[in-house]
Amino acid sequence: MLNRTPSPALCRPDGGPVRVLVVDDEHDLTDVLCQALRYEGWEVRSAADGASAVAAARSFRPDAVVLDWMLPDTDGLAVLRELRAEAKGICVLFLTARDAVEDRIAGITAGGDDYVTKPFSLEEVLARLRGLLRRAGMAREPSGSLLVVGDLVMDEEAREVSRAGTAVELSRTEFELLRFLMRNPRRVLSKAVILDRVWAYDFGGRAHVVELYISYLRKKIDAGRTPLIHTVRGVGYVLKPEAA
Amino acid sequence: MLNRTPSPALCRPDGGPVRVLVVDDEHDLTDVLCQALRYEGWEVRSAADGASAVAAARSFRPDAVVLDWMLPDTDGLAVLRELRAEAKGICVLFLTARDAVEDRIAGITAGGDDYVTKPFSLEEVLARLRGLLRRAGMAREPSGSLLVVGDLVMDEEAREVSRAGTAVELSRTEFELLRFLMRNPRRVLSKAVILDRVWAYDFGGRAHVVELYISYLRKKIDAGRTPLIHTVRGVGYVLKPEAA
DNA sequence: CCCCGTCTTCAGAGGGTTCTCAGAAGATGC
DNA sequence: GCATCTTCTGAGAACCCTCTGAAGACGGGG
Repeated sequence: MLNRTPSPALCRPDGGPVRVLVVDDEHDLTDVLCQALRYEGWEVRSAADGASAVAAARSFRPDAVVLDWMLPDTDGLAVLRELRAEAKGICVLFLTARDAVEDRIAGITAGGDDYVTKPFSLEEVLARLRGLLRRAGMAREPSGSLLVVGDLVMDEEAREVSRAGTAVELSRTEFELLRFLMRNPRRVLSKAVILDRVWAYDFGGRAHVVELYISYLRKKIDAGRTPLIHTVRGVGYVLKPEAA
Repeated sequence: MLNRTPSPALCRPDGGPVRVLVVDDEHDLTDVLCQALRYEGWEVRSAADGASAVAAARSFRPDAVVLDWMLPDTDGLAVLRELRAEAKGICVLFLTARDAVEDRIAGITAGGDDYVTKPFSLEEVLARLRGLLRRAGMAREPSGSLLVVGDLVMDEEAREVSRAGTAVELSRTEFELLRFLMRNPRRVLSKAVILDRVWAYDFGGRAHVVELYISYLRKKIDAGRTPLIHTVRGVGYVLKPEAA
């Protein structure tokens, strides 16, 4: 899987690791999420229903909560209220079905929280969570949303990418893929891992899409210049400066 | 979800953050308001009735109070009197039902206070509050109500907008939407966020209105010229100079 | 040097998102 | 009370993105 040095950009004011509570009744989902968050260098706990979520929040005191909107015992709004009553500044990222968004979720983003619709990709959840935490003042440096690899620069918030100063237009999926590559520079990423992280968890397609999107990215980023994206035959892809 | 660096323009004379007290008995409303104000970089407390509002004001010493006109124990006027008795210079923003007591409120606002009718949008509350604080001398720079993005200029207080020197007429909603965009330049804003911030909290409509109003704005602002409003497919909209 | 599996790229179908128009309902002002 | 402006809904068209399939290029092992 993916090993990463503990997240350098985000931490609590006391210097300790960010604490995240994951609340969902689908265990497969919480397992995957928790693992990904742990690799991000954060401290993670999980709960399967509203009651234990509130209890866990009380003892664990998380900085952020990833909260399924539909829980076996209550709905997300009730849990949100309870959480807010205890810890005013807590960040909440909702997980919700696509069609539930329009009616009931409306309003929650107004408070500073955010949501992701199922089925989501892991990178999307991580990105939103990082955004929430940064805005809540957990960023070590305020401009932490700038990713740089060689002369390739990505501004995550503005969704702008430029190579050697010239802007590059990317589609949504191209952007997500490049973001994942740029967050793991000099590391060989297998197509399976890329698929797991960048594409939604219910995506049935095969690794061929990854090859396709790599080729799109090369056309837009490496065209003519010295390549940053390298193929490691039989293994995967790496993003790094220098051909070596 | 609100993205903003802690408010740079407004602060107390001592340099500390502005302090705001929110008084309303609807917890959902105070939660959202408090969170939004906190992201604005201000320090926030809340109270649910008149008595605790006065008590909170005594210990918290806020610069401004957001005050519901209808409270379970008393009405806003009584609270206002008590607040004024303690702190002469305090700013008060009233929240009131549309049909209720417009005339009586009008008399009160003569004293320098202001009011917003329910249901309001978050941006409206924030704008009024900023206006009050600026007039009370909390602005770091006096001309803090001028927003500029490229050759697009908005005078918030005069409600005037001009592109490249020529004035542009905007309806109320168009103005609110543009103000929100101009307060978050170079940042991609999702339709959900825009809906939550610019439209009233009880608005049941869907994101389609946002697309519609963006198209109105484009017709009035971008027509013919190099566009400032950009679509980020599958994500949202950005306001920024340059096509990049 | 050839073969075979892997990778790259092209072309196109299909689906989803966004834009715009036209009109109804509501608010506002005279 | 009427005219006008504003706001919102619905529908269609246009557009872009994503993914599939197929064919060719490449590279490494024998």
